[in-house]
This record gives sequence, C-alpha cells and structure tokens, in this order.
Amino acid sequence: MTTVDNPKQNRLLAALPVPEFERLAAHLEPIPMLLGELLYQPGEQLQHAYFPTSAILSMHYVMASGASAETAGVGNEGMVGVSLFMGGDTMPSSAICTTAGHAYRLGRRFLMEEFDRPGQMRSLLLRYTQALITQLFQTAACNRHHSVEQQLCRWLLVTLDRVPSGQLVITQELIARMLGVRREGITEAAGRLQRAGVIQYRRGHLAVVERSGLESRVCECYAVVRTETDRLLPALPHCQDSARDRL
Amino acid sequence: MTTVDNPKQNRLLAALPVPEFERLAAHLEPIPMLLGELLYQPGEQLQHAYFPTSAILSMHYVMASGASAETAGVGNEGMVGVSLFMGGDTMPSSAICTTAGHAYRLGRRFLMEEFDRPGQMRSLLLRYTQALITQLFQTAACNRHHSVEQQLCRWLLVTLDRVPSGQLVITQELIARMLGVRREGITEAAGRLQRAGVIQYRRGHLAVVERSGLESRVCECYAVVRTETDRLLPALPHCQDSARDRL
DNA sequence: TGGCTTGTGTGCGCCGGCGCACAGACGGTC
DNA sequence: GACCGTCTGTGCGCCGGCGCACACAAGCCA
Repeated sequence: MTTVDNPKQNRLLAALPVPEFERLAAHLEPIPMLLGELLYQPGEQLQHAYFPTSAILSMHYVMASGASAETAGVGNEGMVGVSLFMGGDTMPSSAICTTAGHAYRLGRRFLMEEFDRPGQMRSLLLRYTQALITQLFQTAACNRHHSVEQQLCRWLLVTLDRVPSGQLVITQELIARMLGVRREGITEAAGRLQRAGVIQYRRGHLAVVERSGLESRVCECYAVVRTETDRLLPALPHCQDSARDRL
Repeated sequence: MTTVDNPKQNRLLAALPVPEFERLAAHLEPIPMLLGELLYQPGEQLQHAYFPTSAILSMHYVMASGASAETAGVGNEGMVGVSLFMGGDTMPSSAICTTAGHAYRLGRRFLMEEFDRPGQMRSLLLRYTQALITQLFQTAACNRHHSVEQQLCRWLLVTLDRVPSGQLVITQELIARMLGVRREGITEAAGRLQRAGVIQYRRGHLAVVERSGLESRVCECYAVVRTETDRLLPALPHCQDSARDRL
C-alpha cells in the first residue's frame, strides 16, 4: 500500500470545484476497508457515505433462502449511500467490501448539507445515481439472459477497470457468491478461461493475462454500463498516472 | 372509461402542496396512452415526463439478440423520466405502455424548474427514484433466483395493485415478453394457476379470481418492493375511493 | 358460413445450471 | 516436515427453462 492516500482518487470528489472540495475535505475521513467488511445491512440507518479510492465495494441482496446476488459494484467512480440524499435513509440491500483498499467517508450531516446547497455536488451525486440505475438495469437483464461465463467475464472486466494491475486477491467461492451462482460453475468457467490463456490463477489469486480474451467473450452489458458511466461522470484527471501510482 | 380524469390520481402529483400543484397544473397535459405505445427509446432525449393515473408503463431493456426484459413497471405511484432530473437526459432503456389508460405529461422545462426550486417536488421525485432503485435491485435478484411461476405471480400482483378490478387485457405472449421468458413457460404456469382456481383467462383476457392464491405462491420480492414503495411515498388520499371510481 | 389471423396447448429433445459427494492440492501453522 | 483447514477439480443425476414443431381453438372479417 504505497498509494498516496488522496480523496481526489475518487472520481466524484475529484470533480468538485475547489471551494466545494475544501469545504468537504475537512470532514472526509480516510478509512481502510478490509475484505468482507460490512458497510450496512438492510434497513440500517447509514451514518456515513463512503467514497472508495482503491477499495471496491459491492451492493448485495440476500434472499430469505440465503441465496444472494450482487446487483451493483462501486469503485472509485462512485459512492455508497445514495439513500442518504434520496430521502429514504435506509435500503433493503446491504453493502460489503469485496476488495480491500481505502475509502473516504463523510458524515451523513455534511453530505446532506452539501447536497442541499446549490452547486456541483448535487449534480454529481445525481448523475452518479443515474449511472447506478443503469448498472442495475443491466444486471437485471444480464441475470435473465446471459451465461455464467459471460457474467464472469463481465465481473472480471469491471474489477480490472478498478484494479489496473490485474492481480486480484479473491477465491472462486467468493466470486460465485457475488454473482449468485454455484461455486462449481465458476470453477468450470474459470478453467476454460485459464486453458484459453486469458486468466491464470492459483488458490485465492487471479491474474488477468489477456484482457482482449475477456472482451471477446463478455456480453454487451459490460460496454453499455461502462459507456454510460463515462458519459455521466467526468473522468479522473491524469487517470493513467493515478493508475500507475501503485507501481 | 368513466373515470374522472384527474392528475391527483397519481400519487406523486397528489402529494404536492397546493401552491406547487397549482403551479404545475397549468402545464400538465392529459394524454391517453395506448397499449404498446413507445414513450422513449435508448438514447432518445425525452421531451416530457409522464405521470400515469390509470395507464401502466414499463421500462424495458432490449438486448442485441432481440431478447428483452422488463426491469421496472410504473403505475400511478410513479413517473417515467427520471433521467430528466438526474442530469443524464437519456437512458439506455426504453419505456412502453403495457396497459392502456391515462397519464399526464409535463414538459421537460417545467419539470426541471420545479425540481430546482426548493419544495416538495424534488423530495418526492427523489424518493420515487429510490423506490425505483429498490424495484431494480429486486428484479435483478429475482431474475437470478426465482422460477417463472413465481415471477408470473409477482407480475400479476403488481398489476393487480394498479388495476383493482382484476380484469386484465393481455396475452400470454406479451407477459412472456415482459418477463423475458418463453411464451410456453407462461402458458404452463398460467395453466397451473387456472387449474388451481387462482386465475381465469381466455384469449387475451385474464382475470384474477383469488388474490390469496397468488400471494401464497409469489416470492418475497413482491412484498419487499411494495413495502419499500409504501414507506417512501405518501399514500393516495382516499385511495379506496379512487380504486372504486371505475365501478 | 367459410377462411384467415392470432392466441393457446402440448410434446418432444437439449442444455445450462444446480445440488451433492468426494478426491486432490495448496499453503499456512505448529 | 507433518498436519490441517481451505480452496479447487471432477463426476454424477436432476430439473427448469429453451427452441422447435405442430395441433387446435377463438375471434374477426368478408
């Protein structure tokens, strides 16, 4: 973790004009996020919004039967806690950390104050919410129509966009739980990808070797969400540099 | 259609305080909506927001393969056009009318003006957006884990909430396209429901005979969305009366 | 009435994903 | 180095949903 800890690695925070950023900066707390850490549970009143920089968070729904499904992932392009400014306070979903890293959190009160003030923050948060809605739309359709292998490729690509090194620390078991499918299904699909030279893995570690292999196998859903997110949210300034910060 | 045409049959419009409602009322146009009518297509800039009173609208995603899936339905509790005030203007989905009836539309400019003004409208629209997000979450999870029969029951219950008479004009073919499943799958599931005395249908007409039968077969998703929507949005005043307007 | 369109019922074979069971392999720990 | 928990590979049988094909019925129109 040699990454310089900087709120501006989050696309939303980085897009704020100086005065708004300064106003918030005093209240942003850097928080190390651990794998599996629970941010909120269904119906729980959130006390903070979380803006990931290097961490990856995930919004889940756990069914009565215990089966679960990730419905949206959140990386440095977004935040967790839309219900704070949407007015509902709570959600029937939960959020956990799926890749350890850093995030900044902002107290509920400060977020609301900034949201209610005319300025960039509100517009950014709403645009992000629309990107989130797009992701949910696409996940719903993808769950209905696409194969486990396609969904695995999509998940890998999304994760790759957030972890430029392509070195993931994750078990097949966990990926399966995120996608809401069987662990063996992931073993098989990942085996095919490995034999094709697209990825390589060993016990809890997965490396993407050939991104283009994923791109040729993935369903359209990846591109739709990515394009829409890029359309809605400003890019990180010098994003290639920040991607290299870690080297 | 003996229903009195009144914007206040829409839960969002009905919840506005008098001055805000009056300000908007001048710009609300009553629009008859026909079955199958297309409100917008992917990427198309919406010129109006639509607030259904008796019509039912549906947000869809159509995949490259032609397969489609309804991701959210919109009745008199909501509106179509969140992208207008979320700031993205367009969406990668489309919306069509699935049950003929009435809606009120509001020009883009008036909606934005009202949204930018401090008042109830913004808060209501945001709370509705959160309800929509809940619906998308649940649809994604439901598509992953639940059977066609359960999803059919869910769809019928949601529709029933919006068409209190329980007399639907719809073909199995159309239901199948909405749920993104095979027509034969609906025929089989509907056949089981009919044999159990829960519904009754003939060529393009479907009547719910015993609501409790649907409730005992449906998955949890129906209740989650309904509870959350009721929590987030104010009820229609005298809603039982308005439900009886049609008799 | 007859003929046409459109919706519905049913019977295949097929395949993807599930649930279960168990063997092997890896990588920590003592 | 031996041990053990965890992760991964593989082989079943099963079932739900798909795709296709075709028969039949209902309603519409001439």
